[in-house]
Amino acid sequence: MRMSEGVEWTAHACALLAVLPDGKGLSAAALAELNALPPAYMAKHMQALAKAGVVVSVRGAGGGYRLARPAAEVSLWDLVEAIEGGEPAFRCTEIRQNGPCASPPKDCKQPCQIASAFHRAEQAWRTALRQSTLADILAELARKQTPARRAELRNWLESKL
Amino acid sequence: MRMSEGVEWTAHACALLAVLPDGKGLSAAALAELNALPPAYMAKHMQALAKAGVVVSVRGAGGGYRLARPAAEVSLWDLVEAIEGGEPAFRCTEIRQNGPCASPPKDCKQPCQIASAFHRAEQAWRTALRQSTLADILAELARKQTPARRAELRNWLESKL
DNA sequence: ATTTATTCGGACAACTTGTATCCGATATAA
DNA sequence: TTATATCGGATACAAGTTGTCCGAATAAAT
Repeated sequence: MRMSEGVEWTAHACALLAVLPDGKGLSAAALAELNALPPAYMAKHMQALAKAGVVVSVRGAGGGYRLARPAAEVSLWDLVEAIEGGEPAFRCTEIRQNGPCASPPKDCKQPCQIASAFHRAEQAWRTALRQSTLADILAELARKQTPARRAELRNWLESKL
Repeated sequence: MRMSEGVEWTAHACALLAVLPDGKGLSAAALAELNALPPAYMAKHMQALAKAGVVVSVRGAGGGYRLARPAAEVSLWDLVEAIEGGEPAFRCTEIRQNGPCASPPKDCKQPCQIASAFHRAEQAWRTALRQSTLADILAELARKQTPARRAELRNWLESKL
């Protein structure tokens, strides 16, 4: 069970978008360049975020992507949902309704105990992701990032705006 | 991101093994038959559980699988770990070390904030799975299962022992 | 001893999903 | 009009999942 790399890519991308000057945007190509990622594929992922309403896209020259709302209101779950879709990892296939001792459908209106347990566990996972916002990540980053790297990034950014 | 169906299959299988008379086992073929699953593939999954020490296998005529320890000591996480391997779903590929503003390796001895957040979320998921044991599942099942189905299952079981 | 029932391990094929590219259409600022 | 971007679809390729098969090892029953 592995999560798409697109989630990691877009998380880093959004962390950058969150520190952009107001009203400015960055192109998918620039976001890809910063971390040496395949530009075309990065663009695909950004489209998914736009479709999900996490970022706003501006077409045409000077366009690009910017966050659709404040960093405190963008959670990691929003990104996972946008890139991977919101379906649960555990999908009950109702095997209890198969075989010689099959449960009749009328007894299967509630999920079985096994499915319930897995869904509870995933709920805990989603809750943790929902509680973890871009703002949290940036705040921690601000404490740990070296001033040197901070300046380097600011320089690069200016060349792209 | 989807979990292997083998986890669902083996969870149901282990729930059955847990109610077996002491010392008795069930063949992979029987476990597959009960839920109309592909026998060869079910056998593969049971091998994985045996390798992980969740069940004990007995070769030869009259052999089969039985739980390696009490149902209260077998968690859903044990099954996920056995079938899928224990690797996290989110794998950090350290893209911060790439591109024009790459962080030098010496600044990357600790996981980045994004990776940390995802790992915390997965930790919550694993904890929930570890706390959910076969014994819990059977206890709830005992409360909700109809007596009719209970008897049906017992009959089928006796024909296989 | 031989037969029968069973797990074990590996090889292998089919199918599905994830990764990645490219192109034509559309939109917009300069 | 040109250069720059996103958007959506088509397509190719890589990797993982699902599923089967077979030979070897093991053990009980005949």
